[in-house]
Amino acid sequence: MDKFRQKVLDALKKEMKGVKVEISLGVPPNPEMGDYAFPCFVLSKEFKKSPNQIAEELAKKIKLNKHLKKIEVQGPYLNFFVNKEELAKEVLPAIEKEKGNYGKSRSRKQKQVMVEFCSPNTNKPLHLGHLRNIFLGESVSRLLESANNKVIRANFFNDRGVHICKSMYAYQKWGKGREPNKKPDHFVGDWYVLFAKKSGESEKYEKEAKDLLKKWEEGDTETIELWKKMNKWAFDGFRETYNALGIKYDKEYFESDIWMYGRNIVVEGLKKGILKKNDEGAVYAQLEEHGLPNKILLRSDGTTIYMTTDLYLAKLKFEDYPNLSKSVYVVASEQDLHFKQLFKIAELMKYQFAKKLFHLSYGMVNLPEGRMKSREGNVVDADDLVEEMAKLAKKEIEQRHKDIGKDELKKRAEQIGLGALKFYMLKIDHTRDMTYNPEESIAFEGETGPYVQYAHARCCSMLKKSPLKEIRTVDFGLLKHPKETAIISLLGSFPDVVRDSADHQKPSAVARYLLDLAKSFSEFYENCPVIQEDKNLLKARLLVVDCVRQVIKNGLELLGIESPEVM
RNA sequence: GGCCCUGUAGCCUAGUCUGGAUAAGGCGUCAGCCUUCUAAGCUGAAGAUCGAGGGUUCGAAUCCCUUCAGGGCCGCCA
Repeated sequence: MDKFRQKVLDALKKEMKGVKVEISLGVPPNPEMGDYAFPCFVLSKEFKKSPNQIAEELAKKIKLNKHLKKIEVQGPYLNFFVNKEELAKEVLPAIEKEKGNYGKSRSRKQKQVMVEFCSPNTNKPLHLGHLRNIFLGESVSRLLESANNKVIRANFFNDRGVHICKSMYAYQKWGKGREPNKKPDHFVGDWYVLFAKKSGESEKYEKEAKDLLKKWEEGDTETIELWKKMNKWAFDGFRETYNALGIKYDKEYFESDIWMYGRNIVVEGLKKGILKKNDEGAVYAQLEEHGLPNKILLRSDGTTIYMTTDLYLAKLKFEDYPNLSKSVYVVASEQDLHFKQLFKIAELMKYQFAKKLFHLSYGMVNLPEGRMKSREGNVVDADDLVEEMAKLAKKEIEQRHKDIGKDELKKRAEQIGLGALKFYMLKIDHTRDMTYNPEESIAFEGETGPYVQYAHARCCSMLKKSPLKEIRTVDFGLLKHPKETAIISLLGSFPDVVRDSADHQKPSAVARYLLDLAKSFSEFYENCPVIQEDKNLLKARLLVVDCVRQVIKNGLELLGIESPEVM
């Protein structure tokens, strides 16, 4: 909690011992009314007086100090004004000192956390839904790092199963021998879509794809070779996309490596008496008494299902990383029940790690015309979208800068285009479903990534143009314009925002904060000339500008977004 | 049928966990601001019975109940 809020609380507490004031201390609706507000209603019963009267009396009793400048009574509210000069003296040098670390907390011991995200099927390219997943997973990883966690970014490739065999089957039957003539994961996806189209024509296709899976499981050489070849295409394509998005994984898991070990869990569960066999011989977990539907873990033909593999993987992660304090799964909300069941079974199995499992559920991404269906091909492709964004950004840049070099143009276009896309998806609370709006997603104005990046670029530009390069001594008392004090308060609250955002694994809180800060800065920019004659004011304002620059950069970094210095 | 999630201006969202003053932004619309630090910006106007009904409370967008609407899930699929 920030120091000034604490000072106000201390002053309040002194006057009334034993009354809980922490939760009631809020912020007035309008900065002119003060920095903190205490509503006196709660004290009414205790003191048997009207709230207004209590406010009046408290205002007289509470002593002002260095941090607390003024107290005003407005009806039942007690409004506190902090000393803005002290605030600036506190906040701005701290940012200058901590630089890229401002906002991070290092108070407690470092812990190890795994974040699994993206986890694609290898039969089709990544789409919009994956983008939301990836942006969320990466940003949450960074937030956890800011809270002094060592994060292991993990990816789990669903690289075996009937769905994979469908692309294989279609390629084998209708595309034999062809080599990719486009990004290889897209090439693989085309065969999957073709299979979906053709499967309506004849029932035997579905059956033959299943036969292919059987051959794969039996280790048929030709099938395995085909699988290897097509999977490599898919992986090559994915890596290209991850590179473009700036994502790196520390650990990769492959379903094809572990699917056969799920059986061990079933054996163990039966032995422990936790899993049961039904009349047909299938093994299931009895979850009904825990308010969940029962879950089959082994089919009556003896084969495992997805849940079995997932259970094994959950365990494997803690074998690979025995010190994990938390294992996070970034997976869409349509699998909420799956994870409730998974975690419950792990608990019933008495796995020590069961309580360390956490499903970071996020809302579905729908298209204006409805749900995305990759089988039908109505998906927004991730690569296409990223490329489109860069193209649009390029156009904008070219309008502003005629003489820009080709490489610089490309780099900046990617920073801005990708920044816009990431911000568009991260500013919305991740738990909510969202409808992808093509027009809003490509906007560079309003509540967008480029809006925030632009504020940063303007800061950089001013710092470059400034006649003074060094800011040593600053008269903080000069920073008294309402636009200045508003920014300084915001800058001071950044560490609280980051901590809160990390605690709740909620990048949207950082995104919202950045919009507030960028807006506050833009207003300051219009009202307070920075580069000017008065050297003292110049220095003071330059310091504010540099702090805004630093905090925007730190904030965007947490979202995985770059901060170009020129736009 | 059961369980879960979501309803806030024409549209998109914040605020809901932890109740507090006149419900906050953006898009779009209308009216302004570039001979001065980057107009990807700023200023102003219009626009909301916070899905509906009840309850708790000095006080409800926020908590509780009912109800309507939309979405998701409930497979020996992943």
